[in-house]
Amino acid sequence: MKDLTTRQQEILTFIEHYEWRNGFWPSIRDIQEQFGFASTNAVMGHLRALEKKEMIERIPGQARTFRINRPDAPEKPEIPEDATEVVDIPVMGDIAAGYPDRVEPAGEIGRLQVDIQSAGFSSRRRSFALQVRGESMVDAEIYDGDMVIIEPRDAYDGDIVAALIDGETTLKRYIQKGGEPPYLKAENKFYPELYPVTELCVQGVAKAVVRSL
Amino acid sequence: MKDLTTRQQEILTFIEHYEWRNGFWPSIRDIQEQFGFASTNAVMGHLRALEKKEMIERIPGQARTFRINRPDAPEKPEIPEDATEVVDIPVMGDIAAGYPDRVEPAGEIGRLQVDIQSAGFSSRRRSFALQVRGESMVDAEIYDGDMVIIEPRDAYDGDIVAALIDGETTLKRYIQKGGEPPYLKAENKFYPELYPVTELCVQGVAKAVVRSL
DNA sequence: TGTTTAGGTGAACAATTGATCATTGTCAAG
DNA sequence: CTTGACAATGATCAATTGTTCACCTAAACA
Repeated sequence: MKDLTTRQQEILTFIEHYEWRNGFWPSIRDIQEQFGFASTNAVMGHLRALEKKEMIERIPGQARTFRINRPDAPEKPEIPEDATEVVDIPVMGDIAAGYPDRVEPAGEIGRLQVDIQSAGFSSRRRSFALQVRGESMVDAEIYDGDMVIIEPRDAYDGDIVAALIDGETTLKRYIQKGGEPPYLKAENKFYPELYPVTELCVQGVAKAVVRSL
Repeated sequence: MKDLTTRQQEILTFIEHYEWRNGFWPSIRDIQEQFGFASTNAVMGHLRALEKKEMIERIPGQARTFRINRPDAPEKPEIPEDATEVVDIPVMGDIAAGYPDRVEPAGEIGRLQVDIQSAGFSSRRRSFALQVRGESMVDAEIYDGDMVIIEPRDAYDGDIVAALIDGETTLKRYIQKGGEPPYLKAENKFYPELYPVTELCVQGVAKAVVRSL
């Protein structure tokens, strides 16, 4: 495959992307409009060039009938070949029992799959997701109904943790200033309480928030 | 989703199959020919029925612009064995040029894989993710650095949309009160400006927010 | 200097294609 | 017996869309 000029590459990219977003191919005037050409013939020239370089194929005279020659790419249902590691995360409605129980199906209300690079997860840990109830973390911009992805590990000062308090799992800020015993704190100025850190209290550290709009 | 008649199912299957083989959608006359109809209007009737039953979507007046609503999505071979459907979403750093640019490696900064049930995504749409810059949506609890998952579709009143304003893609609230022309509004009391909705302005509707902690 | 290649304007044309009108017939449900 | 959904004909119209012709500028090249 020959080298493309900058403009040709832009056109090709737009065509691919248009199809990706809309599910069908652009018309020549769609492309013209995108690039602000005053004439459809500007597009035609580029398309002819792309055809000559065997980057695309078209059915002459027919509307929106492109084919893209991707020398490497599979036709379409591309599972990401770049093989980013994916973490499979169960969404727990309630983990009051002390730890997320994978056995009981009732506890799991869904699954999240999150790319590692995007969110910085480690696949070795058994992350899980929690649905937030209540307003105790609004000052950390975490709201009722959000899903929080928890990674079980020891907490450091400043982490947001899932903590078991009075048989209920809640989100709290973990605070530990030099030498002193750690405590937990709600991130809501109307919930000024502090909680001591007891055994098996901290379930894990919050790594991400997911909110459906 | 309602039941389809035999004929409607045949039409739908043909459309799907045609796209699968050719890479683009059939014209109405392609369908007509396939079924040996003497009139294009026979096809039109079936398409209207399929649209009313929400099995397909079309862009009125535009050629070969189908969209198929697959509640079960037979298209992709499932990756996760426990069969929750997963949407593979490219994360775009910047789509200021008007569309996400796949060529520049800087354009795509990662991938998200999100379970459909968890977030209410439809697999038929081509979602993508955007990283939020700025504070224009803080009153909607969307903050600088958050990732917003965008689903390309028409907006309704109250939706949060990704909109192209002055060559930059920004998040805005879409407002349309009965009959009046729609406008866009930043969700920040310090950004009181309103924006008119111009052509090609709205890129899609925000479906979810993801924030790494 | 002439020639090619890339990139573009502007106008006009013609094929493709979707939309619509009027009309016919079948069949099951109320 | 009428109503409504389903299926289809036949003709026509109008919008979308691809194509082409003539012509222009600039850079690269031998």
